[in-house]
Amino acid sequence: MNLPPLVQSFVLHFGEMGSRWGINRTVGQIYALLYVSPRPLCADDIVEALGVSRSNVSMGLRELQAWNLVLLRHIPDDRRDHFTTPEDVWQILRVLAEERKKREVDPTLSVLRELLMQTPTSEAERHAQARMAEMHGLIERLTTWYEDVKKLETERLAALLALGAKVTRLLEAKDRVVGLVRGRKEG
Amino acid sequence: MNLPPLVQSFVLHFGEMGSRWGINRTVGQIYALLYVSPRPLCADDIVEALGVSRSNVSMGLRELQAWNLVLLRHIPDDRRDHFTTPEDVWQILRVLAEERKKREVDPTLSVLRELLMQTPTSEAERHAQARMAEMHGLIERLTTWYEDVKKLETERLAALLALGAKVTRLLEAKDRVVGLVRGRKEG
DNA sequence: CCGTGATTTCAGGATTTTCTGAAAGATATG
DNA sequence: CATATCTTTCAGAAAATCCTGAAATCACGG
Repeated sequence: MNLPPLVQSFVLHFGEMGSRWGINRTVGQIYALLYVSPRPLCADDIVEALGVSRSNVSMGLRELQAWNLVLLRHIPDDRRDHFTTPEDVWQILRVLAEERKKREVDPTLSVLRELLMQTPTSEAERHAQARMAEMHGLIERLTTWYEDVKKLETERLAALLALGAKVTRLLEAKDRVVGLVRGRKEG
Repeated sequence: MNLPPLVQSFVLHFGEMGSRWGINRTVGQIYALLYVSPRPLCADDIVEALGVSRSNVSMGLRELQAWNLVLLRHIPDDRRDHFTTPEDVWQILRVLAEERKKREVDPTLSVLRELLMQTPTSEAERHAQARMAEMHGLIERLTTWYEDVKKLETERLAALLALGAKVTRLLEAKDRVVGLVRGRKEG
């Protein structure tokens, strides 16, 4: 590996974090490299930069494409495929959220649904099912919130984030206003 | 493994999902078992229920405790340690978010900070640093939002979730009101 | 349809992670 | 403090994952 020190540190870090993020070292490194690269790279550029085998890069790129985290680009007058990451970090965030949900949450949600359909045949099962119902309820709340929020344009999403917990104040204000109006009408 | 079918399906599913969630099969199964169990279990109960070695259970419990996902309980007149999961699923959600942030986000944030302190010595490094700054900015926004929101009591948090993207309407309403008031004062 | 270069597949070797049994370490009790 | 009971540690076996090089496949220009 022969990269500018800053880039190298970044790439190595992503490689190390890979296992915690559910991807392997090479995949993490490829992603990091593409993320900071000023132009799309072809597979051989990556082999060169990271010092791993060509086939490993091929598999890594395949996985990252499955994650929608890298995009195929064609460079005029070059037969080789080139790859980049989406430019916009917000876009990357969306993709990441979507894919993780798909892989880490949806399967559990569907298993829970299925198990909740069944009729318990003992006290133990009845209790277990009640616990599963709680979990299911929570996950469903979270996912509907997510489905809702992900439709927002980036600007609105950013505004919402910036607001943070202050939204609750807004909520209280709303309640007061609504209460006031009701009061007037009814009183 | 000899468990009621409903429980068994749940436990096996958690075992399978384990690898996607960054824990191993046994840890996933132990968690699932404790989650649906109506009373705290001791290590040998778990060995019995899951059919894995005593030492494996010991290590699994240790890991789950490090995650704050299982709690040690003492049963009167029993020397053995017993274990449960937190009752409240919201509490579990909080713990999970906190721990994942600590493991999966914080290290990257600190590496990014460090790399952003350095002075780039080439155009390549300058560009890489700019990209890192974007990533850093996004992560920081997300984490401050998170720090903010995690302080909310469960009830408020639930209200916020239920509101979903509708908050933006509230935001718009607020903007209008503020605009109106300003308009009056200034016009 | 041949040749060239790019890419993917895949079997098996290397590495990492998980799991086990045996032994050592705790801790309460008489 | 000896014993019985419960827990943890740890070295190595077992399993899973990752990575490579060789071969196969693909895609395009001539």
